[in-house]
Amino acid sequence: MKPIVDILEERVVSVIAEVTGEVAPGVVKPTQDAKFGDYQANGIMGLAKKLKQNSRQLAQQIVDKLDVSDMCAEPEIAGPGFINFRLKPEWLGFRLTEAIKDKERLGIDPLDNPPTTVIDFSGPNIAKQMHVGHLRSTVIGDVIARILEFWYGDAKKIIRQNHIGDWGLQMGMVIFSMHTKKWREENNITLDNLEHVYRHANELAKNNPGIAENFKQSTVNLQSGDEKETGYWKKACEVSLNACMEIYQQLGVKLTLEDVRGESFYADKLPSVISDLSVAKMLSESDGAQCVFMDGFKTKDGEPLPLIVQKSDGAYLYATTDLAAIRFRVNELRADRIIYVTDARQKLHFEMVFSCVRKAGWAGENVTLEHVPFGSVLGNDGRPFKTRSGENIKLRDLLDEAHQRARKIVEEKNPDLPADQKESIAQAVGIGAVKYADLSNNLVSDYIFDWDRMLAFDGNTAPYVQYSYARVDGIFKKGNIDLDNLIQGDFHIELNDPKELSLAKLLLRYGEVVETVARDLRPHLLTNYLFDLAQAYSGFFETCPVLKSPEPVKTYRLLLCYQTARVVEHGLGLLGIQAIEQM
RNA sequence: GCGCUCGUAGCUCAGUGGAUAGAGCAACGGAUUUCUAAUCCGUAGGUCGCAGGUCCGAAUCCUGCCGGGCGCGCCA
Repeated sequence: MKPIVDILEERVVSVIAEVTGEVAPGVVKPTQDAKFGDYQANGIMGLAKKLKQNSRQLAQQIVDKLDVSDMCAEPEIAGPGFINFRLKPEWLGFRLTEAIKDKERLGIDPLDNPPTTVIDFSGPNIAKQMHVGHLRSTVIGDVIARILEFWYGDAKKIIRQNHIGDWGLQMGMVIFSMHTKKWREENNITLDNLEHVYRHANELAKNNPGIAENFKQSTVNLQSGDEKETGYWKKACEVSLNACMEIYQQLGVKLTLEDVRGESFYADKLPSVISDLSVAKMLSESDGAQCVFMDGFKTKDGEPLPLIVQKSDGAYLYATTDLAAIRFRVNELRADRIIYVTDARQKLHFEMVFSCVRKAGWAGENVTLEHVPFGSVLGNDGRPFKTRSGENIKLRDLLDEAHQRARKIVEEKNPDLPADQKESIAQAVGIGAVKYADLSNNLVSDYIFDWDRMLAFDGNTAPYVQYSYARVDGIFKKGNIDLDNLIQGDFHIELNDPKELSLAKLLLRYGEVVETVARDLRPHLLTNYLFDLAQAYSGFFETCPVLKSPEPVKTYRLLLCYQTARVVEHGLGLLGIQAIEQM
């Protein structure tokens, strides 16, 4: 089914062409205020200006030729030349029926010829616990992957890439310590212990050049394939990645070991990055380092800013790895589109890397390169979110706390539920709250992490949206409703009550929203929509009895409930948040 | 210094050229023998940081300024 805005837009555009001979957009949008109807076309004013015509008169000519009588009441001309559309209740009922019958896609068409898309997100480091700094990339990247998967209608077109930090000096530090027999005897190889040696090594290296030399040697040994070093390295990776997978599972993030392709994977592809840049005559030496200079990048002194691809000591940098990764993704993974979900602070870095691969011709015009930057997570004081002692907050602890806080609330609200159900509710609500809070903000802005607000049951929160689903389900349970039977065969829906109408209109906008979110990669539009929908449902729930209503109203309302539940469940699903039947 | 980014109600935020700028929280006032009140309805609350400009129309685009955050050669 084509979204309603698109249908109206097309018709307006075609009448504009018929009346004026111009190809001009209708600029059809949902109205901001119900008194202007449901949708409005704003394009006439601009066009009238361009044609030096009176905009109201032009609007009148358009309306005279415009046939939308199947879906709308007679369009109205308002103000300087707005055209307002009011959808007919019968047509809404018809559309809703269509959407209900489409069990897989809820009446939303998949994109034609979707591009093969690589999404690079999460990117934790080996030998370090995942902490709050990884939260947003992981959560947002997962949501983008889920949304594009649905929009594309073809999961094979989405390639998740977890570009983990598993190479370089940091690894040498850890491995060197593992190398000593003493350490192995005294420590199990756990992530906690790995992290401990990593930190310890970092401190040692700072004021002990001898030790630092050992770390470097360990790194060199690893990179040249030394068997023993490689064995320790593999062990460290295994332990770390298992811990990551636990976090992903707890978070409900669809990342697996198969999505991991870390820095080490590109290690043997780095020399050719340098040599190919050299052949392309893009390489220059500056202070002993191999650099690429591109137009438009300047240092603080106004000098050209280099993209350094090889340090003066011969070592490669993350820019080199990113360049190699793009080549691999374009050539081997056959990516048409590559999306990076990282901190906004890396914006300049990606601009330079993208500019470099364009210049080198490694990614042609048919490949889209996108950086989706996001802001930081702040504490209540507006400073970066840390523990009291200034440490990064471990994701494991954060998620446990979410679970515990939610558990406590469930205990208060619904003490009679069985313990295991309380647990699963606490899990869904706690994790959902954390993710929803993250996603409901505009990506680029920093956001304040506030337990009480995200776990509140009123306001734009996961629990509020989840509750609307639980309420629908309560009706089905109470009424012993057989849903398969309800939506079987031919049925139609009549809408009369204003609350039914506003709920139905919102339900039918789901496709528009999904498309916008997928196109612009802005998840908060989806949370806003789900909140609006949950509110509309609450309003309906208060004033429109379902089970107590006589037929056929009862069936119409049950169908509205059914579709509400589906859209909420589906929408939350795109956000990686669980809908729950009871709270 | 240059660049990026943000500045909207007391607080947290929507609103990426359209009509009288919207929610939620907090505040105040109402609704409950319920289909889950984990809710709903109402009231109040604004020089959209400031000043110019473009436009039929600007919170939105442009310029300048003020304020916050971030970035700016061998970390990632």
